[in-house]
Amino acid sequence: MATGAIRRTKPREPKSFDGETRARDDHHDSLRLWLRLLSCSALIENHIRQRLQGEFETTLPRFDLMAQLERCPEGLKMGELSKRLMVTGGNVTGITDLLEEEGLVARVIDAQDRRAFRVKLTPSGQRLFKRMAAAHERWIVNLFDALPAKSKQRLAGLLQDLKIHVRRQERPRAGNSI
Amino acid sequence: MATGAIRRTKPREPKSFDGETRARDDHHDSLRLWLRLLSCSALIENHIRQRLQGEFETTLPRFDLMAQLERCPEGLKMGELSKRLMVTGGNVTGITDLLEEEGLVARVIDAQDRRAFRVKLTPSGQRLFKRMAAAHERWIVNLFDALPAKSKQRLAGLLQDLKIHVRRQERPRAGNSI
DNA sequence: GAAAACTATTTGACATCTAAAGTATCTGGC
DNA sequence: GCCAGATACTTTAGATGTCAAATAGTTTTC
Repeated sequence: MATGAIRRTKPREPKSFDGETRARDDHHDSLRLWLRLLSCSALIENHIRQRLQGEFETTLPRFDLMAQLERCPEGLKMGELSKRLMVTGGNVTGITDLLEEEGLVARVIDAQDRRAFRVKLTPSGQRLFKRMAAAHERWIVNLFDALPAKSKQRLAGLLQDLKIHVRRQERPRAGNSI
Repeated sequence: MATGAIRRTKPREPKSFDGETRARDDHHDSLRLWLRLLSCSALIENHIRQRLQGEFETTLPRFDLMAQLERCPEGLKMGELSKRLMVTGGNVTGITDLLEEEGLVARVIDAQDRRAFRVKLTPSGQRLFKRMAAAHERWIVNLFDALPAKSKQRLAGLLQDLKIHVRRQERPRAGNSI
């Protein structure tokens, strides 16, 4: 969850401002940015996780899955959940099984495609999620409260840029090293 | 890993710019920011994870633990690793066990405190980590390449602010709801 | 219309993770 | 010295995650 740093580039002998130095600084920037991004999200994620456990005796993956369903009243197929949650299909199967046992979601047969089904929130799941979502929103708002609104907007914008660039970078091929 | 969105505030009837609207927008901002932060880090984390698996047959937690050790040649105690990696002690025990079996790290008895020991990279662990770290840095730099240097710096700064604010917000008490 | 290729989901083996309980060692106060 | 509590780590049970193989239903192709 932390992806520790590597910074071996000791900047002794500052050198004049040439391409070499520039590239190296840029590397350093990228690594530092990544580590900071990761530690921020881990910090907040852990916080939310503990709250969910402490106040609702539930977990973040369960909450996330239900959150996806809540905004799709017509239900979602397992594969769609997998893509949206950015986890593997097998994982979705497991979480859905548990939520189903708890009566919070239901697998509904899809008449069009008998391989698939739609997962939906049950009424009881909807009620519970409504409560959890309200609490979740309070926690987030409190955590982010101290950060000026302007910073939040800038940050959200920059993260959006980053996401787009990363996705673009990933597309070209799956196995291209270097 | 995704913490799905909740945005129930349909902005029908824009209302004049009063406190109500303002507060609600702010909530929306915080949530959106959080979801974006999380999806960014999940995106990149998954990428790195697959690379580590594909090219070194290892995992992110193993890499992270070794990264922490690499910059502490005198070794780290289990508890220190736990804090730095932001995971529980039991987790560190498991990963260390595996790395030890693979001969990449070693538990060294601490003469001062017989409850504890220092975990260190073995020479073989150092060699392997050096190779992995170089590749890891390339991957990160490539992923972040397209983002302008200026954006990276701004982003890193804002994330630093966020981290500080979140940590401050967390301190007050562990059990204060709302 | 049957074989081949594809797609949706589950299963199995195993690696992470957490929370809570257990074990051993250390420390401070008497 | 001795013992109560703190500290360092491990263990346990169970949830979450991956990957790869298995199952079953769909579509394509000829």
